[in-house]
Amino acid sequence: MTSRTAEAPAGPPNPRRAEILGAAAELFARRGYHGASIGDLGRAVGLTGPALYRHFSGKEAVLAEMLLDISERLLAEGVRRAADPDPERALDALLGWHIAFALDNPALITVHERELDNVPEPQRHRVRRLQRAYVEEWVAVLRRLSPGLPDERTRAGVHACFGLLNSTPRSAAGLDRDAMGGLLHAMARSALEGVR
Amino acid sequence: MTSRTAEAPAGPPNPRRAEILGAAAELFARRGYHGASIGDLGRAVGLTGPALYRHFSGKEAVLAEMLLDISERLLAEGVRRAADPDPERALDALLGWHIAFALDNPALITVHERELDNVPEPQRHRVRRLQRAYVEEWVAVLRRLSPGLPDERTRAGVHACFGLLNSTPRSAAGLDRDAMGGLLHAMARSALEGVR
DNA sequence: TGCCGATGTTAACGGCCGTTAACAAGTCTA
DNA sequence: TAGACTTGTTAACGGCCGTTAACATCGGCA
Repeated sequence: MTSRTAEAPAGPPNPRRAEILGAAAELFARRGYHGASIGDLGRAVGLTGPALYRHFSGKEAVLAEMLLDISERLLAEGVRRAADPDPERALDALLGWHIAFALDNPALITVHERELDNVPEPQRHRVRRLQRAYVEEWVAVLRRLSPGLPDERTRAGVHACFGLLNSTPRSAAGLDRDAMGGLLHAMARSALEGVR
Repeated sequence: MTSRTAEAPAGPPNPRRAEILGAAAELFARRGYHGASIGDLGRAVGLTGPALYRHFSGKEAVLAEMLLDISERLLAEGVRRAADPDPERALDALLGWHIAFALDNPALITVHERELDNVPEPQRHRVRRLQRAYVEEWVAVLRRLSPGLPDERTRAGVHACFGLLNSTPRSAAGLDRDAMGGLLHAMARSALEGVR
């Protein structure tokens, strides 16, 4: 039994897989899932289209693995940072994490935000659960920070805050990374204070 | 000379065209430009695919007209509201306008945000100019409100603010329209204060 | 009444898409 | 050295896409 069309990455991390996933993220972000063909993905890493099937079971599998990976990474570190006993520091740590991720992986953030509907069904549910859990980490911290607020309002506020933070890839402003990070941090902090 | 495949809406407003544009906005927003076929668009208004060519010169023309219309509406009313001599009131008016538009036309806002790259070239440039002009209305108001701030930072802040406001369609939260509008207004105001 | 423009339909086109088949070359090992 | 596994290629498939052609129907008007 070999890893011909492995669905889950079990063995040693295959560098070719990672290379394909990186190129696919860029293409999916720029042109949308349906706007990027298998041939495009292959060409982006110096291969022909059909060669992709040596590493993934199909186009949907590429997207599914990409979104699962993002959601897991966001959640894992999110849980870690939200654990700070001081809710103020926890919130700043969450903001720092999400902002760093968005600035370092603009394509991933874009795909994560837009393409969930194209993930086939067994995995879509898992991604949705991970995304929801990530949101709940933020909600829990905000609840500690200002209890008594209706959860629905807090949740809506967190979603709006993500909209602000994830806008980074669209506004390739003339600001350098640190300035942009600082701006986003300040704006998001203020916006969340505006919720209560 | 009839209006067989009119590019620009000149004569009386054709209700069929408007109907198609509305259905197309919904489909483009939900599945992306490349994810919705001409057959889908036709079916959504009770027609077959080829019937669309009686009203538009092609699929790209549908998208182009949609984005031009949105950009023009946003800018026209934006100019009007930004003209308030009191910059505080001008900002609140801009916020109110953009929030109302986003809450009333979530599909349009989504398409406007995502699908510019699929607009063919003569019109893409016009849309970009209109979008830029709209942003500059906001920047001008903010400049009056806190002069001395570098324009680059202000512009980045406006883009981030749009990210917050335009996140509405993605967060179908359990809040009713007025509560959601109030929340977005409060968060955006605070976020923009965080810029300075 | 007879025509004509407007607005539909179905049938057919060329092309690109995702995917599979068949084959080739390199590498590792018994 | 012979075989097997891995990873690539090119060729071919069925299908859907955007678009055009050819034809039907209907309402308004000379």
